[in-house]
Amino acid sequence: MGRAPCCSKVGMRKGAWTAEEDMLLTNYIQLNGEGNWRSLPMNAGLLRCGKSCRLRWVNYLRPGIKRGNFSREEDDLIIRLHSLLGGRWSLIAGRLQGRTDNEIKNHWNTNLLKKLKAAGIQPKPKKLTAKGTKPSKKKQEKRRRAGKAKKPEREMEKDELVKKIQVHIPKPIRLYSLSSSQSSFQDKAEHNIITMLSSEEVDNKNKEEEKIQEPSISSSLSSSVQVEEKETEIYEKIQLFDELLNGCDFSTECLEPTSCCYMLKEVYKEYFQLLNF
DNA sequence: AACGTTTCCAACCGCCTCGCT
DNA sequence: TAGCGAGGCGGTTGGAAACGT
Repeated sequence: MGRAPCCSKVGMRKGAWTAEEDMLLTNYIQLNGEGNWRSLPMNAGLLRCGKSCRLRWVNYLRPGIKRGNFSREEDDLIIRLHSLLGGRWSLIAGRLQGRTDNEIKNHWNTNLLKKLKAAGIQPKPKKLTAKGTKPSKKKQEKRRRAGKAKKPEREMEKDELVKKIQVHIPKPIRLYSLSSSQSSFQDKAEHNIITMLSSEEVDNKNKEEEKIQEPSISSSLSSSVQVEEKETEIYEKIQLFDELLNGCDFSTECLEPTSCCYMLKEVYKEYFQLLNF
């Protein structure tokens, strides 16, 4: 028994949105703002699931969405961020103004993956989490019947990828209390980052640290094991980060807010602020 | 022109997390 | 503290368009 669906699917429209539906949704959100997605369809006069409305708004109708081809700089940034964050599309999207996670994800799967493979670079395999959905047998059967000649080959390729190392990056929102025994690691990591920050930034960082309370000591054994695993992961990330920034001296060019190095540095700063908890 | 195959992307699905009670 | 609902996320699918034969 799974959980109840987000809404009653009975009588709900599915598939492509019509211009009229788009207009209804846009008008409603402009008047009432985002949120209350569950009740929104009824209030807006739409025969759609609330989730579907949210998705349509976020990925397509929301103002400021940039459409069309990705620039070289955007591609480059996506590749770098993906190697750093993995398939955290929403986080990656947060660094690309006007691009949605769905768009970036599609772009990655259809274009960038091919480019990387053509260049002989084996990108990180997709992680297979408990969350990841497996196609139902019914759907798999349908696919097979569709007669996609190359499909089995592709699926085998995908399986191969999945079998390889799976790197699980901790979600930034998941906070772990670091025990005193972890301080050496933290110091090492901090050193790594601090060497990349300007003196002014280090000052700011120290001020922020003063505000942060002493971390509580983790009592359960399982959580300390978890933390250890996270340490390893994070340490690997730091090494990767160093590699990514290899040759970057953070001189004037790299401190431009639009530069990839700068953005990556910002991502890492955020990451360490979270770790400091 | 007709048909089969591949590509692309909007939309869907199922699970997870968070906040509230 | 457990249970529940809403919102959010990431993987997958469906089908239209593009391409090849």
